[in-house]
Amino acid sequence: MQISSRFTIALHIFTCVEYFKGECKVTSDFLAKSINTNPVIIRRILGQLSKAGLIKVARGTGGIDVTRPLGDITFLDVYRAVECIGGDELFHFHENPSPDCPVGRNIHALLDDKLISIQEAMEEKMKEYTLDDLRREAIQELDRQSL
Amino acid sequence: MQISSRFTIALHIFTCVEYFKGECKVTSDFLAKSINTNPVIIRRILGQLSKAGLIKVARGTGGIDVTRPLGDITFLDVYRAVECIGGDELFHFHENPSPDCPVGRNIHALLDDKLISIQEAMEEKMKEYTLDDLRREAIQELDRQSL
DNA sequence: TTTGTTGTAACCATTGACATTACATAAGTG
DNA sequence: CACTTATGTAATGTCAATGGTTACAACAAA
Repeated sequence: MQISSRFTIALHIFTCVEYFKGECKVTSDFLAKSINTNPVIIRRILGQLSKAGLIKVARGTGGIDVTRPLGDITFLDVYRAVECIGGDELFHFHENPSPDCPVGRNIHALLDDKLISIQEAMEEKMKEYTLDDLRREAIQELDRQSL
Repeated sequence: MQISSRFTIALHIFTCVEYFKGECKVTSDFLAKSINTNPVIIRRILGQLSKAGLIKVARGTGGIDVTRPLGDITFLDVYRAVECIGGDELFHFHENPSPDCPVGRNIHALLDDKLISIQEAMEEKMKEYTLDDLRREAIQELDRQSL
């Protein structure tokens, strides 16, 4: 399976919030148009980001505030906020291998450390990118285009 | 989403094939009991592994042969064989961000290189483990237990 | 020819993703 | 206080993938 589009949508949201800061109010409707989906989809993801403590959403009036310095929020923080699955396990292990078979009895112990290290390799790389990288590159590229 | 259990099942299959080699015939029924699932599930995965050229399955008579030296088959080979979806892309990007929005127009270009490097980090780690590691550790651990 | 096994088709149930409508709730503003 | 604008969330629907199950034709060896 693939990692759901909630992750790229969340990154898209943060990019919009920063890029349009001061220029226009970034609402779930505005974001839905940019991302090309339904406002409710956006609100649900905003809810996940709020619950994770990454943003504060103004009810009634609208508008999104990021709670931490952008350089302190990594892609992994965003991933964990929106992709909260099966207890953080990337790999779905087949449940209940047979305890009557020597291999079945030991397959978990044999594989677990390897699967964890693979997941960690992915997560470590996710930690290398922050929302500030994204903001900086977005502004740089869009400035270049508007020349 | 999680990576499907086909991956851990496939690794379980290879471990059984090696561990029971010479001792008993490893059929889809035998494997289904060890893995605790249905023989058809096993046959479907065997089909994917065959199509990827990793094994040969004897029709009629039963039995599985690995086509390459175990040290030459990495976890990534197995992963690619059974988890071949969405054009090898780990991340599902939201389709059709708005071309009318400066962010929507550029979000793909901004994120793609980062997403690819994250996926590569995972795949590089997967390459570090081979089926021979698995075989060796399985035999070592089971020998220890039978003392 | 009989037996054991694989390859597949045809279903079914469950789950998660994403979409959509509807509406109560919460700010601000005139 | 009403009005306007947004958010939060429930309810519902569609679709695809996973995993399970039964059934049976094709195949190989004794």
